[in-house]
Amino acid sequence: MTNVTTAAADSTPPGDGDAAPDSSGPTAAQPGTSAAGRPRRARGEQTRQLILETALRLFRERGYAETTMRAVAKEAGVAVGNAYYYFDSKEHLIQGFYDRNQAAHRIKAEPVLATEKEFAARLRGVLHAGIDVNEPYHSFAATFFKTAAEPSSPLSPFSAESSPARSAAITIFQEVVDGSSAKLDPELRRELPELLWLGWMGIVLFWVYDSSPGQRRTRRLIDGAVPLIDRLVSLSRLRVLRPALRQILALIASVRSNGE
Amino acid sequence: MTNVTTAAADSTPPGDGDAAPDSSGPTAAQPGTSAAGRPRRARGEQTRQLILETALRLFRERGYAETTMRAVAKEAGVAVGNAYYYFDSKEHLIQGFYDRNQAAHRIKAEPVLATEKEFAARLRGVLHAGIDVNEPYHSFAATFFKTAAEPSSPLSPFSAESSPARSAAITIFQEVVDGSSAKLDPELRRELPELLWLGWMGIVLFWVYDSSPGQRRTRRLIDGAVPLIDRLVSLSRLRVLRPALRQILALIASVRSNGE
DNA sequence: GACCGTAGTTGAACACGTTCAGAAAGGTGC
DNA sequence: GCACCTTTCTGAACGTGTTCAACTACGGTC
Repeated sequence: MTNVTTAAADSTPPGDGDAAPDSSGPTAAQPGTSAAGRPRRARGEQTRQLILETALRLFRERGYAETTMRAVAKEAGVAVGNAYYYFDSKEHLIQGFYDRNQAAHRIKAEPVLATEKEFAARLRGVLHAGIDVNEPYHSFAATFFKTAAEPSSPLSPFSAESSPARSAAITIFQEVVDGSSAKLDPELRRELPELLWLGWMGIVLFWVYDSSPGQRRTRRLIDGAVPLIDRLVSLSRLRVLRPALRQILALIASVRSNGE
Repeated sequence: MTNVTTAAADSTPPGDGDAAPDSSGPTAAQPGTSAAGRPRRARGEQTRQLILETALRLFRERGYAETTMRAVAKEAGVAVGNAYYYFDSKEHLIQGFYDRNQAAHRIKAEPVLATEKEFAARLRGVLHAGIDVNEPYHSFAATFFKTAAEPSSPLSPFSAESSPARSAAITIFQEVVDGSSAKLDPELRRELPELLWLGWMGIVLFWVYDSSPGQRRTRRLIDGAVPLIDRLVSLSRLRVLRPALRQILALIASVRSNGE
């Protein structure tokens, strides 16, 4: 059958993501996935990659909505049902895109984090790197975003399923803060990575909606917002602003607690 | 073209809701009640309202995804195609929900705006009113949000089609600012309504994702954020913050210009 | 080799959103 | 009454995402 000569793994990033999708659905567990280890057979893994590659290629070529599952299956040389054996839904194919770009962002941000010392420069570099990585997918990312926006969707950046990818992303901003020479309020320092990630989500949101040529407005937003954040972060140690800062941190803590 | 707005008396006079007493049969259209000749389009408008009412009811009862167009049509006693005669798509039915809640928000906010004078109290009242109005639809609003999140969708709060609804919403915050006793930087005063609306969008986003019982976290977010905003707005006249404020306003202006 | 269990695979079938060619319904001018 | 038009309405039909019972391939056991 589908002789897949290509070496397995292809360009598969090390992370591989996909932490046990296991849809907690009504019926029994998914075949092939075992809790801890990954006893997936080589053959299956190969097919899985083939389907994912094909799907992402078609998404890029035709767009998400215009790519049918039948087309993906046909192009990959398998039956429709086979795609559903490996991916719970069409949306789940997007998770591959998600993970891949996450890894690419990290890689692209690495040089900046290694060389720059100033907070503003580090942040700016990381943000632009993120846009760089996503740029080729702008038109398709809009649809992707639509899908991810549903809170109940496992693709939501806030969902439990995305938790690994989310912490990975936050880690980048952790490094932005940790490696920087900026002096700031210790409590703020603790919260800052997550806040920056939240800001990043906002920028992505803006970017998705940005229809200016080359998404220049998003670039301008970054260039304008970074010195601003830098300034505000510096001001955080100012006496007049102390109470306000405390207030913000208290609000975050309060809102975060799911309970009473 | 599609222009679905029909500002006509959307407020749903209680009696009207209808039920069309004789409508046991599917067709049964009541002819023009000889005496009081209705205006020409009356019949169509009636059907339109009937379909919208039915759809929103079913959305509330079963959820958006679980409500099929066939079910809406059957429940309303019309053919599927008829629903598509009045609404371009299933998503467009949501626009009715959108407009209605917009109006309800305004009405609910009215008393607060009429009595309160302090900025913080006005803002807090308006925000809570907005949540109050949307509360019954929380579970369904999640799906609604997913749909609206697609930038190309006419339902997006940033789309051209939503422009009227958007300005209506911004107007509310305009009143929050205008009627308040707060003293603030004149330039900021000019921009504040739109910024507050943007903040409101953020709160709605948070609310959509808020799975705490009764969405208490969103309430807490409002209660915590309002005094914070109030304080920051007051501080806007402080000398140290002047440059930062100017920077923010310049950034907004820069990002806003779509062009070069 | 024969048997069996499971990973892998198939494609018809289902329910859905949407479309479309046309049938009613109702008005207007003669 | 009749012809003609627009508005309103119909339901079969299309393409889609998704499901499912059944089939195949293959590794292990006796």
